[in-house]
Amino acid sequence: MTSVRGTLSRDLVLATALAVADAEGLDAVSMRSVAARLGVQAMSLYHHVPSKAALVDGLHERLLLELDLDVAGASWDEVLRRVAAAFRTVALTHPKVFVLLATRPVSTPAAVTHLLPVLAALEEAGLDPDTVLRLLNVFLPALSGILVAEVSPVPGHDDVPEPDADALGPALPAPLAAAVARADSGSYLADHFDEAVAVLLAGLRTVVTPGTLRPDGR
Amino acid sequence: MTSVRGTLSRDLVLATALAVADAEGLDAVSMRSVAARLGVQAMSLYHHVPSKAALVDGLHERLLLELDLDVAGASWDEVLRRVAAAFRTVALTHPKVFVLLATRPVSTPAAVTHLLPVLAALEEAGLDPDTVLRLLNVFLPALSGILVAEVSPVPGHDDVPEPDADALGPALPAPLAAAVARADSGSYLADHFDEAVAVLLAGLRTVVTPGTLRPDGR
DNA sequence: CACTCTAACCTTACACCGTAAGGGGGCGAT
DNA sequence: ATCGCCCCCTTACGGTGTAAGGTTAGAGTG
Repeated sequence: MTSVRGTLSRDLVLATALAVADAEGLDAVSMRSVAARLGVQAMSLYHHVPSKAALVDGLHERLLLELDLDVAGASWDEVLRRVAAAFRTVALTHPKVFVLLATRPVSTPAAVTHLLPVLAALEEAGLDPDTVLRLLNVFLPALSGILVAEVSPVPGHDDVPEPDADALGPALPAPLAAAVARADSGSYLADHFDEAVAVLLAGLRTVVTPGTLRPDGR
Repeated sequence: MTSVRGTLSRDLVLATALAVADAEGLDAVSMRSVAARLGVQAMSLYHHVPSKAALVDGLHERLLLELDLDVAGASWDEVLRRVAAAFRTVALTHPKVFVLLATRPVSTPAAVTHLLPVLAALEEAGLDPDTVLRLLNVFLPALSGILVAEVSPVPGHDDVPEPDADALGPALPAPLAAAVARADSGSYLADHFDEAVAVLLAGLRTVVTPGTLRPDGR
């Protein structure tokens, strides 16, 4: 049997792990499952990745790298709209992995590096550095939370269709119950993503006032 | 040795699991660790909880139950402010477990049950059912995302203090770097929670217009 | 009281997990 | 040619969730 010696690499290992996660969920990512998909033994991965935790860190990094941030030259709210679109694309491409982006801080120096174009664009749009961070520290976590709610599959237990409907407390008023049913069915959250982003931007406009613009007026 | 036969219960099992999770993190919650803390064998837990997944579901449920939602009679934005405060209290009480609230959907019928007082209060404040849900489907995920960013500990790898600073791309402009350092240090996010909630409410005000009030005007 | 039935608890076992330790083989440098 | 290094493999250990079945305490019934 011809060996694959030399064809392995950190990049290939991470790509394979991402494929496993996309196909079978984050929990299915194990050293053995990733190695098997590469036709290799589990321990071989340790020559390219120091630990399982580092492998998951690598998945996180790959998601950040996949963000298609084309934001140069736009106004600050247009920048944020494009960031939202980029995050959403990643979330829809990797629904079972996106939770990594939402669970880990984005303000970490390493993560900030991947968002440099965004920081630069916001500064270029005239915001002073403190405002840039205040904006992002509200916008990115909120956006992540909204996307997690949209793409996170109801985990595991696909059964348990109805918990006895009205056996667990006062029933909902009829109109509310109807609205809940509507909201639960299908693509309610998906349809309202643009509205959610608009809400966030409207709120942030109260933070971006003339007083927060950079003193040099560039 | 006197047996504890009969003293076990689903509630006690869940409370113990929550204690383990608070003390040592969600990953430390295993059938064996929870059982050990109860002076019992792992398999005994299966008489009160059908599986590990159900045990984690139970933790999620307990967090929802711990929400102290005193919202009756308030205006819609005051209701949301109190909801935010209640979520934050839970997040600060269980920082290592809160991610469960953010990762699992709140629009599930079972979860909605725990939020009934909120739904009722928002209706009482004059919002029609559809607006109530549009509001909550933006507000709760965004709030959860913000709180996760605040309380989620940088996971595991406490080492790796600096990733070589400037070896990984163009350096930040000096003022931005300074602002990042400020944002990273300590309680930046904590100090800005109230502002973040205010931003969300300001944004939502664009959704709550006279046209969204209930037709009967009650 | 004696009996039985049942639920709660324990023991054992299996397949999987992350990874520590060390063996062997192919390849570039000397 | 041979040395040394890097890559991949094998084996093994203690952990995980849980299926299967044995044991015992305590309540219900005569």
